[in-house]
Amino acid sequence: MQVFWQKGYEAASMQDLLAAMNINAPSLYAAFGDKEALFLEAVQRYHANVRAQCNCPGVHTAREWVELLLTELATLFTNRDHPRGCLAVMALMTAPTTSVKVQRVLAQEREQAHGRLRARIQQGVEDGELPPDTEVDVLTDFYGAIISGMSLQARAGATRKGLLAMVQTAMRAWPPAPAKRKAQAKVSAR
Amino acid sequence: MQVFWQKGYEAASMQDLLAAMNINAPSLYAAFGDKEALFLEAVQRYHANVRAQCNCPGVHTAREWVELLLTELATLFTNRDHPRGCLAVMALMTAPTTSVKVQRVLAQEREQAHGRLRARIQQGVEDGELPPDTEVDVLTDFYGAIISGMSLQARAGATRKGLLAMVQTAMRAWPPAPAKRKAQAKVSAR
DNA sequence: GTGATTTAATATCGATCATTATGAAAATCG
DNA sequence: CGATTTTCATAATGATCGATATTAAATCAC
Repeated sequence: MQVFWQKGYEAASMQDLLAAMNINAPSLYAAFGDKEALFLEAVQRYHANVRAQCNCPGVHTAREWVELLLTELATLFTNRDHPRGCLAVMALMTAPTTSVKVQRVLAQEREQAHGRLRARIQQGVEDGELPPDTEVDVLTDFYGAIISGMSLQARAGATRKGLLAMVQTAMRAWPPAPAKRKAQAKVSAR
Repeated sequence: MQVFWQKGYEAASMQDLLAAMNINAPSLYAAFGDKEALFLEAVQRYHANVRAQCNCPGVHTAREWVELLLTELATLFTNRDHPRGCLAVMALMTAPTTSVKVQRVLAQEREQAHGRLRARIQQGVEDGELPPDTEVDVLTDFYGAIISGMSLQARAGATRKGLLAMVQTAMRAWPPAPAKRKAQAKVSAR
């Protein structure tokens, strides 16, 4: 997983992978099938790891949830004990476009991650935390772009501190809370 | 340039490049040296093209300048007559980490593009358009991340309309204009 | 302790990689 | 018009790619 993370699909040779796993070629082929299957398992494992690490329990508002997600990813992307940035981003750029299966799995994993983000934002709209006219898809794409952008900047050498500051900037684009008409209307016009 | 744009460095074979240029191998080697040199020329040409297309003359405020830059890039990244996304981003992900020269040129081009963005924002601060306590580097990194993120989303199939909406969202993170103390102080407290 | 079965390491496969030598065609110039 | 240089296409180079046969080692049942 870390070899693909660092080098991408094509640039990661079997020699690199075998050396990292400290096994021989026949063992790898018996266990995983071929390089493509190994790559898919690595990517799916990565997604499962991130999913487990970023489920953000005990957070009540959508805004806090998104901010915590971005914060955890900023930390993950600059972690010292694995390559910088995001394997999922690396995979999208370097995966072989010839294999339909690879493309399908990558698109599916990406759509799932995207869907979780969108669902939480949508929930915020339904809870009245966000204005009813919030463009949920646009906002989802925006924070998705921030995540991709953080991955690239981390790879280019950005510091964790820098990424966390960027998260704060990104949160400034969060829609202002709606006027609480129903709850407050009868109480006062201030 | 378009072959590298689409496939990245490693996945772009000499056969692909030769077919796209419609020449034979000896001609390419005589003209460019080797694959690495060709790659560098392609990347530098791309940067020059983008630089020429996005100099944004006749724009007065930093905010308009940044918004126009993002808008033009959103349009570029979804242009039909070349691969989607940004070659510079693709290059950063797929360039061989072994060659110090490639890494140096890529870092240099990136730093220059980043520097132009930062310089315009800095100018906005000095002009009083932006608050004096504006974190210029953070804001630069933020819009740089948006650009990278747009590239990835374009590659993943985002529409031009979607990217342009994202630009508007990103502009919501622009710092609020500072109170014009000097100019307006004596006139009123309004 | 010995034979049978599984595990692992070495050697090798054809294919393709980037690169260059070889030879033919074309064009330039005296 | 003929000699020479340049231009281009084909083919071959060693290296490395992903993927397997082949052979050695080790485990285990009896």
